[in-house]
Amino acid sequence: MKWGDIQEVPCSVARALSIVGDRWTLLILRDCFLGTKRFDKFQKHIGLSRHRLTDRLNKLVEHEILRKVPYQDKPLRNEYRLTRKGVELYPVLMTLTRWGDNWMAGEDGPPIEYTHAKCQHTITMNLCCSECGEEINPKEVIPKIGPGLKAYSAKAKVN
Amino acid sequence: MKWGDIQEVPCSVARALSIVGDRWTLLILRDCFLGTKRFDKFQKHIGLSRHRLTDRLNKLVEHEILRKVPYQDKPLRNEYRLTRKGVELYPVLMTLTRWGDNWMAGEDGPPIEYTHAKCQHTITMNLCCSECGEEINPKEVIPKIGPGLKAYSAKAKVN
DNA sequence: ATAGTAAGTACTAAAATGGAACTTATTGGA
DNA sequence: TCCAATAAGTTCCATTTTAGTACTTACTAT
Repeated sequence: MKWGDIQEVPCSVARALSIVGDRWTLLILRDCFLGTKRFDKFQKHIGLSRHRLTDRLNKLVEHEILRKVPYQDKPLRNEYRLTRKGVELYPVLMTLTRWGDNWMAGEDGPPIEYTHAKCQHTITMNLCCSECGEEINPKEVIPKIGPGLKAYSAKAKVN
Repeated sequence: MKWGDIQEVPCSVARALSIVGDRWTLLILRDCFLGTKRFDKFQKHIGLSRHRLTDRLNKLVEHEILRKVPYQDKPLRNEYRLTRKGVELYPVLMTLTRWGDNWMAGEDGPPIEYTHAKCQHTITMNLCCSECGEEINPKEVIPKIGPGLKAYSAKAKVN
């Protein structure tokens, strides 16, 4: 299968990765969450080629994860800001961060620590059940075929 | 910067992506969490080329995210199982899934639904504070330079 | 003896990437 | 006025990665 066809697969991981699943996109978004908004800064922080950065930013704008907001005319300059859809990728970044902190940081410890404004502690972040609030244990989660997959199968049968 | 150098960057997202940040690896891991263990099944489910699959599985074994367990001799056949390090990628997959369900699933709804054995509800998963247990709001999280970044800067100064 | 299965390898064409130089519009200083 | 700097790209080309197909090896089942 070609990568370009991956968004057709009836799987939310595949669909999400069709947008954010390349080498650089999640690093760009990490930078957004740390406050970066301008082309040059992204390039400096991340170290990818300008060419690639242009592509990736355009793709993110296309998919409404970032939007361009002009911050001056003459010459026209835009900054890139997270949309709602973009902000909702925060959990993806933070779970990646946590895993990287746990398994890749080595003896020096995590490069960045996070403080929770509400409780004032340095925290990590856990996955919790939307219904009972308990921390999620993968073994206690049972996947079942959902409406999206049923609809997809029904369509596939017709063809 | 070349992709091969990305693991050197003092950022847990970059380090995590140096292993799981290519087109296919997270799809392989999704399949693992749904119970797939054998080469052929991965290939059938995911649709990537055998060559690529070999590479990716070897890389995951190298990084101790999967391990090979023989399930027969004559001829030797291995299955691939998640290690502890691999299982801990569950939150990454689930946050991606949730985002895909919310923003990419369309009218048909999520392809897969999840039931929590503990509370018996069909659930989604939220990020919660490890200290106060409240659901995380990105605006209430303050990033601070941690020991890993301090150590890195100290070393950089010497050179 | 023949077909099938599981897990790869080998080879080649096509696509994506990285790096450096170039462009455009404008501002600030010598 | 002329020169350099800044911001945000764009162009070009060599290198790297990927996709697809065919081939291989070591069995098992009919």
